[in-house]
Amino acid sequence: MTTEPSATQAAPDLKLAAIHPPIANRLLCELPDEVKLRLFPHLELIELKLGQVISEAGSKLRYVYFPTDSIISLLYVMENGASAEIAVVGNDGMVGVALFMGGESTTSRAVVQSAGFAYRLFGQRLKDEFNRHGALLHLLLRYSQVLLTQMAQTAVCNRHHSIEQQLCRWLLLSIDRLPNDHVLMTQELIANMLGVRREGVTDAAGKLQRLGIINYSRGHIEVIDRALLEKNSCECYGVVLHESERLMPRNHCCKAR
Amino acid sequence: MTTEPSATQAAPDLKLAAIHPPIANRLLCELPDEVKLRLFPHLELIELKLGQVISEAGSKLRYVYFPTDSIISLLYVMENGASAEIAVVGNDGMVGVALFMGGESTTSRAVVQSAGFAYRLFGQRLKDEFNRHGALLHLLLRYSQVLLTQMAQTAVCNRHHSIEQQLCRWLLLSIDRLPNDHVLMTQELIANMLGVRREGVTDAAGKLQRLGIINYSRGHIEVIDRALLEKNSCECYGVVLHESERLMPRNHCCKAR
DNA sequence: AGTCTTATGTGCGCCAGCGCACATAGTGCA
DNA sequence: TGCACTATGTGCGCTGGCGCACATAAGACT
Repeated sequence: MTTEPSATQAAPDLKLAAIHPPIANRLLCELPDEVKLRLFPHLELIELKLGQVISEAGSKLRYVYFPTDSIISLLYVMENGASAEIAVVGNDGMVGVALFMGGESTTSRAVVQSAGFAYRLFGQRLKDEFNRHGALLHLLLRYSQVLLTQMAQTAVCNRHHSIEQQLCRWLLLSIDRLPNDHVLMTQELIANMLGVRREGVTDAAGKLQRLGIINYSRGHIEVIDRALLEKNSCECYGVVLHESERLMPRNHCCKAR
Repeated sequence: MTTEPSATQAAPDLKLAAIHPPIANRLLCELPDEVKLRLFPHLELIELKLGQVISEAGSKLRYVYFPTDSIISLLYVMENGASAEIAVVGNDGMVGVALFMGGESTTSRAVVQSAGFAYRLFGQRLKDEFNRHGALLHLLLRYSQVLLTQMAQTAVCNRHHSIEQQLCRWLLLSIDRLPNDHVLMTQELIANMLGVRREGVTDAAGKLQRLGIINYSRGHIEVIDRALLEKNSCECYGVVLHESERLMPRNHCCKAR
Protein backbone atom coordinates (compact mmCIF):
# COMPACT_ATOMS: atom_id res chain seq x y z
CA MET A 1 0.00 0.00 0.00
CA THR A 2 2.21 2.81 -1.21
CA THR A 3 -0.29 5.61 -1.47
CA GLU A 4 0.15 9.32 -1.07
CA PRO A 5 -2.26 11.39 0.96
CA SER A 6 -1.63 13.93 -1.81
CA ALA A 7 -3.93 16.88 -2.18
CA THR A 8 -6.23 16.62 -5.16
CA GLN A 9 -5.65 19.56 -7.42
CA ALA A 10 -8.41 21.00 -9.53
CA ALA A 11 -7.73 20.83 -13.25
CA PRO A 12 -8.18 24.27 -14.69
CA ASP A 13 -8.07 23.14 -18.29
CA LEU A 14 -11.31 23.84 -20.11
CA LYS A 15 -10.45 21.53 -22.94
CA LEU A 16 -10.30 18.70 -20.44
CA ALA A 17 -13.80 19.50 -19.27
CA ALA A 18 -14.94 19.21 -22.86
CA ILE A 19 -13.39 15.77 -23.20
CA HIS A 20 -14.74 14.68 -19.82
CA PRO A 21 -18.13 16.29 -19.39
CA PRO A 22 -20.06 15.68 -16.17
CA ILE A 23 -22.60 13.61 -18.03
CA ALA A 24 -19.89 11.02 -18.63
CA ASN A 25 -20.89 9.96 -15.15
CA ARG A 26 -24.14 8.10 -15.21
CA LEU A 27 -25.49 9.45 -11.94
CA LEU A 28 -24.89 13.03 -13.01
CA CYS A 29 -26.23 12.26 -16.44
CA GLU A 30 -29.50 10.90 -15.15
CA LEU A 31 -30.38 14.01 -13.17
CA PRO A 32 -33.20 16.15 -14.48
CA ASP A 33 -32.16 19.45 -16.03
CA GLU A 34 -33.37 21.47 -13.11
CA VAL A 35 -31.02 19.67 -10.75
CA LYS A 36 -28.18 19.78 -13.24
CA LEU A 37 -28.51 23.55 -13.37
CA ARG A 38 -28.20 23.81 -9.64
CA LEU A 39 -25.44 21.27 -9.17
CA PHE A 40 -23.16 21.39 -12.19
CA PRO A 41 -21.77 24.89 -11.54
CA HIS A 42 -20.25 23.53 -8.36
CA LEU A 43 -18.63 20.48 -9.86
CA GLU A 44 -14.87 20.52 -10.13
CA LEU A 45 -13.07 18.32 -12.58
CA ILE A 46 -10.05 16.77 -10.93
CA GLU A 47 -7.40 14.34 -11.98
CA LEU A 48 -6.90 11.24 -9.93
CA LYS A 49 -3.61 9.39 -9.86
CA LEU A 50 -3.21 5.68 -9.43
CA GLY A 51 -2.98 4.75 -5.77
CA GLN A 52 -4.22 8.07 -4.54
CA VAL A 53 -6.30 7.83 -1.38
CA ILE A 54 -9.55 9.71 -1.91
CA SER A 55 -10.77 9.21 1.58
CA GLU A 56 -9.42 7.42 4.57
CA ALA A 57 -11.37 4.98 6.72
CA GLY A 58 -12.99 6.77 9.62
CA SER A 59 -12.18 10.28 8.51
CA LYS A 60 -14.91 12.71 7.68
CA LEU A 61 -15.67 13.07 4.00
CA ARG A 62 -15.33 16.59 2.66
CA TYR A 63 -16.27 15.87 -0.93
CA VAL A 64 -18.14 13.34 -2.95
CA TYR A 65 -16.64 12.08 -6.18
CA PHE A 66 -18.25 11.23 -9.48
CA PRO A 67 -15.70 9.38 -11.65
CA THR A 68 -15.84 9.83 -15.40
CA ASP A 69 -13.06 7.57 -16.64
CA SER A 70 -11.33 6.79 -13.36
CA ILE A 71 -12.09 3.86 -11.10
CA ILE A 72 -12.14 3.94 -7.32
CA SER A 73 -11.87 0.92 -5.07
CA LEU A 74 -13.49 0.77 -1.70
CA LEU A 75 -10.99 -1.13 0.36
CA TYR A 76 -11.03 -2.35 3.90
CA VAL A 77 -7.62 -2.49 5.51
CA MET A 78 -7.28 -4.79 8.46
CA GLU A 79 -5.27 -4.18 11.60
CA ASN A 80 -2.47 -6.40 10.30
CA GLY A 81 -2.33 -4.52 7.01
CA ALA A 82 -4.08 -7.10 4.86
CA SER A 83 -6.81 -5.68 2.70
CA ALA A 84 -9.89 -6.60 0.75
CA GLU A 85 -11.86 -4.80 -1.88
CA ILE A 86 -15.45 -4.24 -0.87
CA ALA A 87 -16.80 -2.57 -3.95
CA VAL A 88 -15.69 -0.65 -6.99
CA VAL A 89 -16.97 2.66 -8.30
CA GLY A 90 -16.59 4.00 -11.81
CA ASN A 91 -18.60 6.29 -14.02
CA ASP A 92 -21.64 4.30 -12.89
CA GLY A 93 -21.59 5.69 -9.40
CA MET A 94 -20.11 7.92 -6.78
CA VAL A 95 -17.85 7.81 -3.78
CA GLY A 96 -19.23 9.21 -0.57
CA VAL A 97 -22.68 7.76 0.04
CA ALA A 98 -21.96 8.02 3.76
CA LEU A 99 -22.48 11.76 3.47
CA PHE A 100 -26.14 11.60 2.69
CA MET A 101 -26.66 8.49 4.76
CA GLY A 102 -25.65 10.47 7.76
CA GLY A 103 -22.49 8.73 8.87
CA GLU A 104 -20.08 11.25 7.36
CA SER A 105 -17.41 8.56 7.24
CA THR A 106 -17.00 4.88 6.42
CA THR A 107 -14.93 2.01 7.71
CA SER A 108 -13.39 1.60 4.29
CA ARG A 109 -10.79 3.52 2.38
CA ALA A 110 -11.34 4.84 -1.12
CA VAL A 111 -8.32 4.35 -3.39
CA VAL A 112 -7.83 5.18 -7.03
CA GLN A 113 -7.59 1.89 -8.85
CA SER A 114 -7.38 3.35 -12.32
CA ALA A 115 -6.08 6.84 -12.95
CA GLY A 116 -8.33 9.33 -14.69
CA PHE A 117 -10.77 12.07 -14.01
CA ALA A 118 -13.65 12.63 -11.67
CA TYR A 119 -15.91 15.46 -10.67
CA ARG A 120 -15.93 16.37 -7.08
CA LEU A 121 -18.59 18.23 -5.21
CA PHE A 122 -18.39 19.80 -1.82
CA GLY A 123 -20.21 17.59 0.64
CA GLN A 124 -22.58 20.24 1.90
CA ARG A 125 -23.71 21.03 -1.64
CA LEU A 126 -24.69 17.44 -2.15
CA LYS A 127 -26.49 17.31 1.14
CA ASP A 128 -28.36 20.52 0.35
CA GLU A 129 -29.58 19.13 -2.93
CA PHE A 130 -30.32 15.78 -1.33
CA ASN A 131 -32.43 17.51 1.30
CA ARG A 132 -34.67 18.96 -1.34
CA HIS A 133 -35.96 15.39 -1.46
CA GLY A 134 -36.24 15.34 -5.21
CA ALA A 135 -34.72 13.39 -8.05
CA LEU A 136 -31.26 13.28 -6.53
CA LEU A 137 -32.54 11.56 -3.42
CA HIS A 138 -34.25 8.85 -5.38
CA LEU A 139 -31.33 8.37 -7.71
CA LEU A 140 -28.85 8.08 -4.87
CA LEU A 141 -31.07 5.71 -2.95
CA ARG A 142 -31.18 3.42 -5.93
CA TYR A 143 -27.47 3.69 -6.33
CA SER A 144 -27.08 2.79 -2.68
CA GLN A 145 -28.90 -0.40 -3.33
CA VAL A 146 -26.57 -1.18 -6.21
CA LEU A 147 -23.67 -0.68 -3.84
CA LEU A 148 -25.34 -2.90 -1.26
CA THR A 149 -25.77 -5.61 -3.85
CA GLN A 150 -22.19 -5.32 -4.94
CA MET A 151 -20.93 -5.67 -1.40
CA ALA A 152 -23.17 -8.62 -0.72
CA GLN A 153 -21.89 -10.37 -3.81
CA THR A 154 -18.32 -9.60 -2.87
CA ALA A 155 -18.94 -11.40 0.40
CA VAL A 156 -20.34 -14.41 -1.44
CA CYS A 157 -17.50 -14.42 -3.94
CA ASN A 158 -14.89 -14.25 -1.20
CA ARG A 159 -16.48 -17.21 0.47
CA HIS A 160 -16.95 -19.55 -2.44
CA HIS A 161 -14.95 -18.76 -5.54
CA SER A 162 -11.42 -19.42 -6.73
CA ILE A 163 -8.82 -16.77 -7.35
CA GLU A 164 -9.16 -17.35 -11.06
CA GLN A 165 -12.89 -16.73 -10.99
CA GLN A 166 -12.45 -13.66 -8.90
CA LEU A 167 -9.79 -12.32 -11.20
CA CYS A 168 -12.19 -12.71 -14.10
CA ARG A 169 -14.89 -10.88 -12.21
CA TRP A 170 -12.46 -8.15 -11.26
CA LEU A 171 -11.30 -7.66 -14.82
CA LEU A 172 -14.86 -7.49 -16.06
CA LEU A 173 -15.78 -4.92 -13.44
CA SER A 174 -12.79 -2.89 -14.55
CA ILE A 175 -13.25 -2.90 -18.29
CA ASP A 176 -16.94 -2.14 -17.84
CA ARG A 177 -15.85 1.13 -16.29
CA LEU A 178 -13.00 1.92 -18.66
CA PRO A 179 -13.09 3.47 -22.12
CA ASN A 180 -11.24 0.47 -23.58
CA ASP A 181 -10.24 -3.07 -22.71
CA HIS A 182 -6.89 -2.02 -21.40
CA VAL A 183 -6.33 -2.29 -17.67
CA LEU A 184 -3.29 -0.63 -16.11
CA MET A 185 -2.53 -2.55 -12.97
CA THR A 186 0.22 -4.81 -11.71
CA GLN A 187 -0.53 -8.25 -10.40
CA GLU A 188 0.77 -7.11 -7.06
CA LEU A 189 -1.91 -4.43 -6.83
CA ILE A 190 -4.64 -6.73 -8.06
CA ALA A 191 -3.62 -9.14 -5.33
CA ASN A 192 -4.02 -6.34 -2.80
CA MET A 193 -7.48 -5.60 -4.09
CA LEU A 194 -8.62 -9.17 -4.00
CA GLY A 195 -6.90 -9.78 -0.70
CA VAL A 196 -4.88 -12.72 -2.02
CA ARG A 197 -1.22 -13.52 -2.67
CA ARG A 198 0.53 -11.95 -5.61
CA GLU A 199 1.63 -15.41 -6.75
CA GLY A 200 -1.94 -16.51 -6.81
CA VAL A 201 -2.76 -13.74 -9.23
CA THR A 202 0.30 -14.65 -11.31
CA ASP A 203 -0.94 -18.21 -11.61
CA ALA A 204 -4.46 -17.21 -12.52
CA ALA A 205 -3.35 -14.54 -14.97
CA GLY A 206 -0.92 -16.97 -16.58
CA LYS A 207 -3.72 -19.42 -17.11
CA LEU A 208 -5.99 -16.79 -18.63
CA GLN A 209 -3.16 -15.75 -20.92
CA ARG A 210 -2.55 -19.31 -22.08
CA LEU A 211 -6.26 -19.59 -22.80
CA GLY A 212 -5.98 -16.53 -25.02
CA ILE A 213 -8.36 -14.52 -22.87
CA ILE A 214 -5.96 -11.79 -21.86
CA ASN A 215 -2.55 -10.43 -22.75
CA TYR A 216 -0.44 -8.84 -20.11
CA SER A 217 3.01 -7.56 -19.43
CA ARG A 218 4.32 -5.53 -16.56
CA GLY A 219 1.22 -3.80 -15.43
CA HIS A 220 -0.65 -3.72 -18.71
CA ILE A 221 -3.51 -6.15 -19.08
CA GLU A 222 -5.48 -6.30 -22.28
CA VAL A 223 -8.68 -8.26 -22.46
CA ILE A 224 -8.82 -10.07 -25.78
CA ASP A 225 -11.80 -12.36 -25.43
CA ARG A 226 -14.44 -10.82 -23.26
CA ALA A 227 -16.94 -13.59 -23.85
CA LEU A 228 -14.53 -16.21 -22.59
CA LEU A 229 -13.69 -14.00 -19.64
CA GLU A 230 -17.33 -13.97 -18.68
CA LYS A 231 -17.52 -17.71 -19.08
CA ASN A 232 -14.57 -18.22 -16.75
CA SER A 233 -15.97 -15.84 -14.20
CA CYS A 234 -18.37 -16.81 -11.45
CA GLU A 235 -22.03 -15.93 -11.35
CA CYS A 236 -21.25 -12.98 -9.09
CA TYR A 237 -20.38 -10.67 -11.95
CA GLY A 238 -23.62 -11.31 -13.75
CA VAL A 239 -25.76 -10.98 -10.67
CA VAL A 240 -24.40 -7.55 -9.85
CA LEU A 241 -24.55 -6.37 -13.45
CA HIS A 242 -28.10 -7.52 -13.82
CA GLU A 243 -29.25 -5.95 -10.59
CA SER A 244 -27.44 -2.77 -11.44
CA GLU A 245 -29.21 -2.50 -14.78
CA ARG A 246 -32.52 -3.20 -13.15
CA LEU A 247 -32.03 -0.52 -10.50
CA MET A 248 -30.38 2.10 -12.66
CA PRO A 249 -31.76 1.86 -16.17
CA ARG A 250 -30.24 4.24 -18.68
CA ASN A 251 -33.00 6.72 -19.29
CA HIS A 252 -31.17 9.73 -20.59
CA CYS A 253 -27.67 8.37 -20.68
CA CYS A 254 -26.02 7.36 -23.86
CA LYS A 255 -25.55 3.62 -24.01
CA ALA A 256 -22.31 2.02 -22.95
CA ARG A 257 -19.72 1.72 -25.65
CA MET B 1 -32.12 -25.53 3.22
CA THR B 2 -35.30 -26.97 4.57
CA THR B 3 -37.49 -23.93 4.74
CA GLU B 4 -41.20 -23.52 4.34
CA PRO B 5 -42.68 -20.75 2.26
CA SER B 6 -45.32 -20.72 4.99
CA ALA B 7 -47.70 -17.81 5.31
CA THR B 8 -46.99 -15.59 8.27
CA GLN B 9 -50.00 -15.42 10.51
CA ALA B 10 -50.82 -12.39 12.58
CA ALA B 11 -50.83 -13.04 16.31
CA PRO B 12 -54.10 -11.80 17.76
CA ASP B 13 -53.03 -12.15 21.36
CA LEU B 14 -52.96 -8.83 23.16
CA LYS B 15 -50.93 -10.17 26.00
CA LEU B 16 -48.21 -11.00 23.53
CA ALA B 17 -48.16 -7.43 22.34
CA ALA B 18 -47.62 -6.35 25.93
CA ILE B 19 -44.62 -8.64 26.27
CA HIS B 20 -43.28 -7.60 22.90
CA PRO B 21 -44.01 -3.94 22.45
CA PRO B 22 -42.98 -2.22 19.23
CA ILE B 23 -40.38 -0.21 21.09
CA ALA B 24 -38.50 -3.44 21.71
CA ASN B 25 -37.21 -2.75 18.22
CA ARG B 26 -34.65 0.00 18.28
CA LEU B 27 -35.65 1.59 15.01
CA LEU B 28 -39.27 1.84 16.05
CA CYS B 29 -38.22 2.99 19.47
CA GLU B 30 -36.13 5.86 18.19
CA LEU B 31 -38.94 7.40 16.17
CA PRO B 32 -40.38 10.66 17.45
CA ASP B 33 -43.83 10.43 19.01
CA GLU B 34 -45.49 12.06 16.04
CA VAL B 35 -44.28 9.33 13.72
CA LYS B 36 -45.08 6.62 16.22
CA LEU B 37 -48.65 7.83 16.33
CA ARG B 38 -48.96 7.55 12.60
CA LEU B 39 -47.14 4.29 12.17
CA PHE B 40 -47.80 2.12 15.19
CA PRO B 41 -51.51 1.57 14.55
CA HIS B 42 -50.53 -0.26 11.37
CA LEU B 43 -47.95 -2.54 12.90
CA GLU B 44 -48.87 -6.19 13.17
CA LEU B 45 -47.16 -8.43 15.67
CA ILE B 46 -46.34 -11.73 14.03
CA GLU B 47 -44.61 -14.87 15.10
CA LEU B 48 -41.68 -16.11 13.07
CA LYS B 49 -40.66 -19.72 13.03
CA LEU B 50 -37.13 -20.99 12.61
CA GLY B 51 -36.26 -21.45 8.98
CA GLN B 52 -39.21 -19.47 7.71
CA VAL B 53 -38.46 -17.53 4.56
CA ILE B 54 -39.54 -13.94 5.06
CA SER B 55 -38.76 -12.87 1.55
CA GLU B 56 -37.33 -14.65 -1.43
CA ALA B 57 -34.50 -13.33 -3.57
CA GLY B 58 -35.84 -11.36 -6.50
CA SER B 59 -39.45 -11.33 -5.39
CA LYS B 60 -41.17 -8.09 -4.60
CA LEU B 61 -41.38 -7.23 -0.93
CA ARG B 62 -44.87 -6.72 0.39
CA TYR B 63 -43.99 -5.97 4.00
CA VAL B 64 -41.10 -4.73 6.02
CA TYR B 65 -40.25 -6.46 9.28
CA PHE B 66 -39.04 -5.06 12.57
CA PRO B 67 -37.84 -7.94 14.76
CA THR B 68 -38.27 -7.70 18.50
CA ASP B 69 -36.73 -10.91 19.77
CA SER B 70 -36.35 -12.79 16.50
CA ILE B 71 -33.30 -12.76 14.26
CA ILE B 72 -33.36 -12.73 10.48
CA SER B 73 -30.47 -13.70 8.25
CA LEU B 74 -29.94 -12.18 4.86
CA LEU B 75 -28.66 -15.06 2.82
CA TYR B 76 -27.44 -15.33 -0.71
CA VAL B 77 -28.08 -18.70 -2.29
CA MET B 78 -25.90 -19.60 -5.25
CA GLU B 79 -26.94 -21.42 -8.37
CA ASN B 80 -25.44 -24.65 -7.05
CA GLY B 81 -27.33 -24.33 -3.77
CA ALA B 82 -24.44 -23.22 -1.61
CA SER B 83 -25.19 -20.20 0.52
CA ALA B 84 -23.60 -17.42 2.46
CA GLU B 85 -24.89 -15.07 5.07
CA ILE B 86 -24.61 -11.46 4.05
CA ALA B 87 -25.94 -9.73 7.11
CA VAL B 88 -28.07 -10.34 10.14
CA VAL B 89 -31.00 -8.32 11.44
CA GLY B 90 -32.41 -8.34 14.93
CA ASN B 91 -34.16 -5.84 17.13
CA ASP B 92 -31.55 -3.36 16.00
CA GLY B 93 -32.87 -3.11 12.50
CA MET B 94 -35.39 -4.03 9.87
CA VAL B 95 -35.79 -6.30 6.89
CA GLY B 96 -36.81 -4.64 3.65
CA VAL B 97 -34.60 -1.63 3.04
CA ALA B 98 -34.99 -2.30 -0.68
CA LEU B 99 -38.50 -0.92 -0.41
CA PHE B 100 -37.52 2.63 0.33
CA MET B 101 -34.36 2.38 -1.72
CA GLY B 102 -36.49 1.82 -4.73
CA GLY B 103 -35.54 -1.66 -5.81
CA GLU B 104 -38.54 -3.42 -4.28
CA SER B 105 -36.55 -6.63 -4.14
CA THR B 106 -33.08 -7.88 -3.31
CA THR B 107 -30.75 -10.56 -4.58
CA SER B 108 -30.74 -12.13 -1.14
CA ARG B 109 -33.21 -14.20 0.77
CA ALA B 110 -34.39 -13.33 4.27
CA VAL B 111 -34.61 -16.36 6.56
CA VAL B 112 -35.56 -16.63 10.20
CA GLN B 113 -32.44 -17.62 12.05
CA SER B 114 -33.93 -17.47 15.50
CA ALA B 115 -37.62 -17.91 16.12
CA GLY B 116 -39.51 -15.13 17.83
CA PHE B 117 -41.62 -12.12 17.12
CA ALA B 118 -41.50 -9.20 14.77
CA TYR B 119 -43.69 -6.34 13.76
CA ARG B 120 -44.56 -6.13 10.16
CA LEU B 121 -45.74 -3.13 8.26
CA PHE B 122 -47.29 -2.99 4.86
CA GLY B 123 -44.71 -1.74 2.39
CA GLN B 124 -46.74 1.17 1.12
CA ARG B 125 -47.27 2.47 4.64
CA LEU B 126 -43.55 2.58 5.17
CA LYS B 127 -43.00 4.29 1.86
CA ASP B 128 -45.68 6.86 2.64
CA GLU B 129 -44.07 7.75 5.90
CA PHE B 130 -40.62 7.69 4.32
CA ASN B 131 -41.80 10.12 1.67
CA ARG B 132 -42.70 12.67 4.29
CA HIS B 133 -38.95 13.08 4.45
CA GLY B 134 -38.85 13.36 8.17
CA ALA B 135 -37.31 11.45 11.02
CA LEU B 136 -38.01 8.05 9.52
CA LEU B 137 -36.02 8.87 6.41
CA HIS B 138 -32.99 9.91 8.38
CA LEU B 139 -33.22 7.00 10.73
CA LEU B 140 -33.51 4.49 7.91
CA LEU B 141 -30.67 6.08 5.99
CA ARG B 142 -28.43 5.69 8.96
CA TYR B 143 -29.56 2.13 9.39
CA SER B 144 -28.76 1.50 5.75
CA GLN B 145 -25.22 2.55 6.42
CA VAL B 146 -25.03 0.13 9.31
CA LEU B 147 -26.17 -2.58 6.95
CA LEU B 148 -23.61 -1.50 4.38
CA THR B 149 -20.90 -1.70 6.98
CA GLN B 150 -22.01 -5.10 8.09
CA MET B 151 -21.95 -6.44 4.56
CA ALA B 152 -18.55 -4.94 3.89
CA GLN B 153 -17.17 -6.56 7.00
CA THR B 154 -18.73 -9.88 6.08
CA ALA B 155 -16.82 -9.70 2.82
CA VAL B 156 -13.58 -9.03 4.67
CA CYS B 157 -14.25 -11.78 7.18
CA ASN B 158 -14.99 -14.30 4.45
CA ARG B 159 -11.73 -13.46 2.80
CA HIS B 160 -9.36 -13.52 5.72
CA HIS B 161 -10.61 -15.25 8.82
CA SER B 162 -10.79 -18.81 10.03
CA ILE B 163 -13.96 -20.73 10.66
CA GLU B 164 -13.35 -20.50 14.38
CA GLN B 165 -13.08 -16.73 14.27
CA GLN B 166 -16.17 -16.48 12.15
CA LEU B 167 -18.11 -18.73 14.47
CA CYS B 168 -17.18 -16.46 17.35
CA ARG B 169 -18.33 -13.42 15.42
CA TRP B 170 -21.54 -15.17 14.47
CA LEU B 171 -22.31 -16.15 18.05
CA LEU B 172 -21.65 -12.64 19.27
CA LEU B 173 -23.94 -11.19 16.62
CA SER B 174 -26.60 -13.63 17.73
CA ILE B 175 -26.49 -13.14 21.47
CA ASP B 176 -26.39 -9.37 21.01
CA ARG B 177 -29.80 -9.69 19.44
CA LEU B 178 -31.25 -12.27 21.82
CA PRO B 179 -32.74 -11.80 25.28
CA ASN B 180 -30.25 -14.25 26.76
CA ASP B 181 -27.04 -16.05 25.92
CA HIS B 182 -28.82 -19.08 24.62
CA VAL B 183 -28.68 -19.72 20.90
CA LEU B 184 -30.98 -22.32 19.35
CA MET B 185 -29.28 -23.53 16.22
CA THR B 186 -27.71 -26.73 15.02
CA GLN B 187 -24.18 -26.80 13.71
CA GLU B 188 -25.58 -27.83 10.37
CA LEU B 189 -27.57 -24.63 10.11
CA ILE B 190 -24.72 -22.48 11.33
CA ALA B 191 -22.60 -24.04 8.62
CA ASN B 192 -25.21 -23.05 6.07
CA MET B 193 -25.16 -19.49 7.31
CA LEU B 194 -21.41 -19.20 7.24
CA GLY B 195 -21.19 -21.06 3.97
CA VAL B 196 -18.81 -23.68 5.32
CA ARG B 197 -18.88 -27.42 6.01
CA ARG B 198 -20.80 -28.73 8.95
CA GLU B 199 -17.69 -30.59 10.11
CA GLY B 200 -15.78 -27.35 10.15
CA VAL B 201 -18.31 -25.91 12.56
CA THR B 202 -18.14 -29.07 14.67
CA ASP B 203 -14.38 -28.67 14.97
CA ALA B 204 -14.55 -24.99 15.85
CA ALA B 205 -17.43 -25.45 18.29
CA GLY B 206 -15.61 -28.37 19.93
CA LYS B 207 -12.60 -26.21 20.46
CA LEU B 208 -14.64 -23.38 21.97
CA GLN B 209 -16.31 -25.86 24.26
CA ARG B 210 -12.98 -27.26 25.44
CA LEU B 211 -11.86 -23.70 26.13
CA GLY B 212 -14.91 -23.25 28.33
CA ILE B 213 -16.31 -20.49 26.17
CA ILE B 214 -19.53 -22.21 25.16
CA ASN B 215 -21.63 -25.20 26.06
CA TYR B 216 -23.64 -26.94 23.44
CA SER B 217 -25.69 -30.00 22.80
CA ARG B 218 -27.96 -30.84 19.93
CA GLY B 219 -28.94 -27.45 18.75
CA HIS B 220 -28.60 -25.58 22.01
CA ILE B 221 -25.58 -23.34 22.37
CA GLU B 222 -24.97 -21.42 25.53
CA VAL B 223 -22.34 -18.76 25.71
CA ILE B 224 -20.55 -18.99 29.04
CA ASP B 225 -17.64 -16.64 28.69
CA ARG B 226 -18.53 -13.73 26.50
CA ALA B 227 -15.26 -11.92 27.08
CA LEU B 228 -13.27 -14.88 25.84
CA LEU B 229 -15.59 -15.23 22.89
CA GLU B 230 -14.78 -11.67 21.89
CA LYS B 231 -11.11 -12.35 22.32
CA ASN B 232 -11.27 -15.37 20.02
CA SER B 233 -13.27 -13.49 17.44
CA CYS B 234 -11.74 -11.43 14.67
CA GLU B 235 -11.77 -7.66 14.57
CA CYS B 236 -14.81 -7.75 12.29
CA TYR B 237 -17.27 -8.04 15.13
CA GLY B 238 -15.91 -5.02 16.94
CA VAL B 239 -15.72 -2.89 13.82
CA VAL B 240 -19.37 -3.44 13.00
CA LEU B 241 -20.51 -2.99 16.58
CA HIS B 242 -18.56 0.19 16.96
CA GLU B 243 -19.80 1.66 13.70
CA SER B 244 -23.32 0.62 14.54
CA GLU B 245 -23.18 2.43 17.88
CA ARG B 246 -21.73 5.49 16.22
CA LEU B 247 -24.44 5.61 13.57
CA MET B 248 -27.39 4.64 15.71
CA PRO B 249 -26.86 5.94 19.22
CA ARG B 250 -29.53 5.04 21.73
CA ASN B 251 -31.31 8.32 22.29
CA HIS B 252 -34.66 7.25 23.62
CA CYS B 253 -34.16 3.52 23.73
CA CYS B 254 -33.54 1.75 26.92
CA LYS B 255 -30.03 0.42 27.11
CA ALA B 256 -29.17 -3.12 26.11
CA ARG B 257 -29.54 -5.66 28.86
C1' DA C 1 26.07 -0.14 -22.83
C1' DG C 2 25.56 -1.09 -18.14
C1' DT C 3 23.12 -0.88 -13.90
C1' DC C 4 18.99 -0.62 -11.01
C1' DT C 5 14.48 -1.23 -10.16
C1' DT C 6 10.32 -3.35 -10.69
C1' DA C 7 7.31 -7.06 -12.42
C1' DT C 8 6.68 -11.65 -13.09
C1' DG C 9 7.83 -16.85 -12.91
C1' DT C 10 8.72 -20.93 -10.12
C1' DG C 11 9.47 -24.24 -6.72
C1' DC C 12 9.32 -25.72 -2.39
C1' DG C 13 6.78 -27.28 2.22
C1' DC C 14 2.60 -26.31 4.98
C1' DC C 15 -2.12 -26.04 6.54
C1' DA C 16 -7.12 -24.96 6.47
C1' DG C 17 -10.89 -26.38 4.66
C1' DC C 18 -13.28 -29.67 1.51
C1' DG C 19 -15.85 -34.06 0.28
C1' DC C 20 -16.80 -38.40 1.70
C1' DA C 21 -17.83 -42.26 4.67
C1' DC C 22 -19.06 -43.87 8.71
C1' DA C 23 -19.29 -44.21 13.99
C1' DT C 24 -21.66 -42.68 18.13
C1' DA C 25 -24.82 -40.47 21.14
C1' DG C 26 -28.86 -37.73 22.49
C1' DT C 27 -34.01 -37.28 21.96
C1' DG C 28 -38.48 -38.19 20.74
C1' DC C 29 -41.95 -41.31 19.93
C1' DA C 30 -44.45 -45.82 19.61
C1' DT D 1 -38.42 -50.30 26.72
C1' DG D 2 -36.87 -50.14 22.40
C1' DC D 3 -36.61 -48.06 17.86
C1' DA D 4 -35.75 -44.40 14.68
C1' DC D 5 -34.12 -40.16 13.71
C1' DT D 6 -31.25 -36.44 14.10
C1' DA D 7 -27.05 -34.11 15.74
C1' DT D 8 -22.49 -34.56 16.48
C1' DG D 9 -17.70 -36.83 16.34
C1' DT D 10 -13.93 -38.67 13.61
C1' DG D 11 -10.86 -40.21 10.21
C1' DC D 12 -9.34 -40.44 5.81
C1' DG D 13 -7.17 -38.34 1.30
C1' DC D 14 -7.28 -34.15 -1.67
C1' DT D 15 -6.68 -29.44 -3.17
C1' DG D 16 -6.28 -24.43 -3.13
C1' DG D 17 -4.14 -20.99 -1.30
C1' DC D 18 -0.36 -19.40 1.90
C1' DG D 19 4.53 -17.93 3.14
C1' DC D 20 8.95 -17.97 1.72
C1' DA D 21 12.99 -17.84 -1.16
C1' DC D 22 14.74 -17.18 -5.23
C1' DA D 23 15.35 -16.82 -10.47
C1' DT D 24 14.46 -14.21 -14.54
C1' DA D 25 13.07 -10.57 -17.52
C1' DA D 26 11.54 -6.00 -18.98
C1' DG D 27 11.88 -1.23 -18.58
C1' DA D 28 14.09 2.98 -16.68
C1' DC D 29 17.86 5.79 -15.92
C1' DT D 30 22.53 7.12 -16.43
